[in-house]
Amino acid sequence: MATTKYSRQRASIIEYLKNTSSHPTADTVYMHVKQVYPNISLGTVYRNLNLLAELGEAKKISIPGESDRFDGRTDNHYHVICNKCGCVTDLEFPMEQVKEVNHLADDHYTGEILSHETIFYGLCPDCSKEKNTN
Amino acid sequence: MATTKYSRQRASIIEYLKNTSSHPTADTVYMHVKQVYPNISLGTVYRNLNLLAELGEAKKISIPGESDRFDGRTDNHYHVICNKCGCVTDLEFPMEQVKEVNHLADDHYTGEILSHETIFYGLCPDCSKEKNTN
DNA sequence: GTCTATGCAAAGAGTTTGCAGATGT
DNA sequence: ACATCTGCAAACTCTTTGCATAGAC
Repeated sequence: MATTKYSRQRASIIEYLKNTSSHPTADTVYMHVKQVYPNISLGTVYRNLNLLAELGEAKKISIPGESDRFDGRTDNHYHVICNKCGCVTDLEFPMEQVKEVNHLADDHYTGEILSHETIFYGLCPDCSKEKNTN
Repeated sequence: MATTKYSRQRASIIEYLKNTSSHPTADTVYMHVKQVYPNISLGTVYRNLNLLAELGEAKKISIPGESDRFDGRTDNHYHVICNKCGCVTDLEFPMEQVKEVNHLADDHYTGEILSHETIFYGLCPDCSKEKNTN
């Protein structure tokens, strides 16, 4: 396999990803890194985000009807899309219960269930709070 | 709201969707309906599939990295993508357990969980059988 | 020096949309 | 008659890719 060489652009992308919990799109990453390296191109951002996802240093988050988002957190966790503000937040979920979902599904399936991807929808902490104080 | 009028193209799309469990893409629907109405355009297929989804007569299925698929079944159920052959199959899941997943998630979340979308991955019945007989 | 990474711009895939004419009620 | 629907093609969004050059090792 190809060896990977250092690049300041990639380093900047990683740094940004690791320091935000905003689950940015490629374009958002682009706009941020552009402030440090004004010449960076969107193509480079995409190439690096995909590379980082392959290397396991980032995760690509697919959300129906939206462009992909990227997450610097690589441990197993779910995401919640806020129905009101659209933000993406993390949801911690014990590993055993994740497996439990697979087993539960397997019980109802003729084939074999190995994994799953889930997106939750609801209200983020802020919008939820707001709702209850109005 | 706009009233909807009959069209033979839409009728044909519905009929095809209701009689297949292949979870076709818009393009697949297009190719099938084209055999009955050779002049139908892909735009019309997309317009109708989206309309049917809005009307609740079909469901749009988002699969990461693939084009959207459409399902004539509108009752609550999950989908399984086969890691081997790529097919999409149905997974029946008791309604209470679906809610249970939301509650489980809600227990670990500061905001409010209302629903979720899940795609399972594994081996479809056929590929699973094949694997065990080899 | 060699191989990877970049910037740019063009191409791709999937999907939506504007328009003039056909069709349903 | 009038509103909706269609076919066509153009446009759009998001993402990937080819190529020549710059940069890492």
